[in-house]
Amino acid sequence: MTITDVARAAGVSIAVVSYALNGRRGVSETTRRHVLKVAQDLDWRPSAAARSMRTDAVTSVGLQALDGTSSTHSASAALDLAAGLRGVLDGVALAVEVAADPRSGAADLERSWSERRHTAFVVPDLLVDDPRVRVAARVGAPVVAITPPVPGAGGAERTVWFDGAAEEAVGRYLVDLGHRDIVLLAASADGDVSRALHSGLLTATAGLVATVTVVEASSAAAGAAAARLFTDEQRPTAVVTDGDLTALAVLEAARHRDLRVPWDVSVVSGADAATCRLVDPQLTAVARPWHDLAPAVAAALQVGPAAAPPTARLVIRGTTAPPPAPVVT
Amino acid sequence: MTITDVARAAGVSIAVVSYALNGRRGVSETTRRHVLKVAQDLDWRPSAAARSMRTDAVTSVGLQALDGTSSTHSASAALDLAAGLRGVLDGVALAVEVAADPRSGAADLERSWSERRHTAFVVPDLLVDDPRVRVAARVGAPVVAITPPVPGAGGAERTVWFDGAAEEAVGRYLVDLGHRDIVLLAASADGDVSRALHSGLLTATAGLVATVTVVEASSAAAGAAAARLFTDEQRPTAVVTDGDLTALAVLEAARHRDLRVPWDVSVVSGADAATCRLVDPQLTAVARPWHDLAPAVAAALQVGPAAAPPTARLVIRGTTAPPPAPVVT
DNA sequence: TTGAAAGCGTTACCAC
DNA sequence: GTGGTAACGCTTTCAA
Repeated sequence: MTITDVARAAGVSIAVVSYALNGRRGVSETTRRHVLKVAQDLDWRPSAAARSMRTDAVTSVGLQALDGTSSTHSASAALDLAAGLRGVLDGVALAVEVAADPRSGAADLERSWSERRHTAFVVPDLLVDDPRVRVAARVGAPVVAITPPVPGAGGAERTVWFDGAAEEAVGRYLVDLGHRDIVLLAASADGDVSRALHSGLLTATAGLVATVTVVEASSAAAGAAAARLFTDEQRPTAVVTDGDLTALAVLEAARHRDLRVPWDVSVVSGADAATCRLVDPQLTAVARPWHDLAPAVAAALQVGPAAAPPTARLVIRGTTAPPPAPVVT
Repeated sequence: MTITDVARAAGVSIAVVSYALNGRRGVSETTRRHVLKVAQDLDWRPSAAARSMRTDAVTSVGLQALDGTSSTHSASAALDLAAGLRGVLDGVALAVEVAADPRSGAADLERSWSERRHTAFVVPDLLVDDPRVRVAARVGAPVVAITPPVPGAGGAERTVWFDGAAEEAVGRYLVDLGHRDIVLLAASADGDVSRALHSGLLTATAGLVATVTVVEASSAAAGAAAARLFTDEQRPTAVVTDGDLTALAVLEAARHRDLRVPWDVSVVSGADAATCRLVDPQLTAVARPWHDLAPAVAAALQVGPAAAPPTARLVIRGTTAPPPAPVVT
């Protein structure tokens, strides 16, 4: 079923069919309707390959998902964003490509690009100075990076992130409750979420007598790391994590140490997920609607109208409370 | 950078370049080496689009992931399989496409196929009588379905699933412990995992005085459903779920009812995940190495050597024990 | 308003 | 062994 078949069936030339289907002017309304009907009856669809050989418009975007064990929310976030894009991208195909880590992801991106598989890329889970962005810049591939704005410029031409300052809100909220000793437990300290949280915490505590400590531990080691935190002489009164898994680990570690959450220690999950609502007490978390980031990404890809990014917000549930009163001696 | 550039640079015709690069015979070894070197120097890569216009070999396979809220393990399982495939597929591109549900997935598949985006498809999260398989059969697209073998034939020509009988092992294990009243709490009763677990439980309890009940509840409603189970006069002594999220919900419901796991009730998660190891007690679960399914899938796609599917196994942790002794009156 | 024809980058057939 | 060259299905320019 090719354009030639349609042209023959409609009794016109292939040029007319092409015009009619791409909404170009130069075809009579009658002919256009006729052609459209014939095409529909034959249920013809233009070959993506043939089309992309002639045109250099954006016809297919590649979204790179990281499969690394580092950030567990990563995969679901990428898929969530992909689902959102699917609804927004019209006539543009979306392919999710899975990479093990940013480095091999960069190689994959270069390959995809040089084989003309995609005309643009979306890269989430950005590291500072991410190799994928560097490679894309080198070969000239359009890239939209999903990352909080990084002061030193990430190298990406186009960057999309949530509006508002949920991460600062986390800090402010904890500070307002009275917390002054906060630990950020992150699976990866230079992940996007960790960086955003860290700077948010620093902003909120600026000018106060307070400490913000970053502890890095893979999600497998998060339990042990949390346990260690709680055995310290001076244990933090609040723990913020960069993902739901790590938060869960903190919850279990606390339970193990007979610390009651939220009275003895507050816990905030840096990423909201179904698990956050399934544990008891339910986890206070930062909800990031990756799905709704899609319009802004489409705009950045120049395949959609300008769109404001959605807002990430702090969802206060049951794991946060004022710190325990200091023991008076 | 096209084949023409390479030909010019190497001082040969494009036909020779094509032959040399595709390992065809009919080129002298000297020429082949020379061409290969030039191509490498120019770092030329064949255009996937141009290539696929001429050849109808499998060059790109589409893996459909379901984004539905129904099964949460789904997304990560699909991504895990994708990661495995990426390592196994050589010279064949892999694109994950996200669909909201099997029905819209079927539409997407038809579209992808008719636009010649992919030459074969991999479909996980199969339902009985899945629309995606029906559509693929209708249009003639090669499909590999990831599903336990279904007696009435799923309609898919090619089917891949785990070896062994982990699901039966679940049933046998519970029966051996003494359980006779088992509930299968599933987010979706006709999901692949649920079906496998159900038939496994039935097989294990065959010929015994035992009841196996299936309760369907979305993961959001799983908590409520589990709570209901536990208030019943005759509550089950073991609950098997089709996913880690549901299992987590059951654990919380039990805790809420002051039922101690595993002494008062046993819980088995039908899918293993990081969360299963993070809760206390750790969840007994069925571990399915989706990643290792890749070679078998590649074989089914006829892009790799025959491969035996990996084994799913029951990982016994802390949420299973003999049922409580009946109260003697 | 329509049609013929020239590419786009490959592969593969057929001469040389 | 090697070099022309005709497809593949589409878009787009240029004439009619």
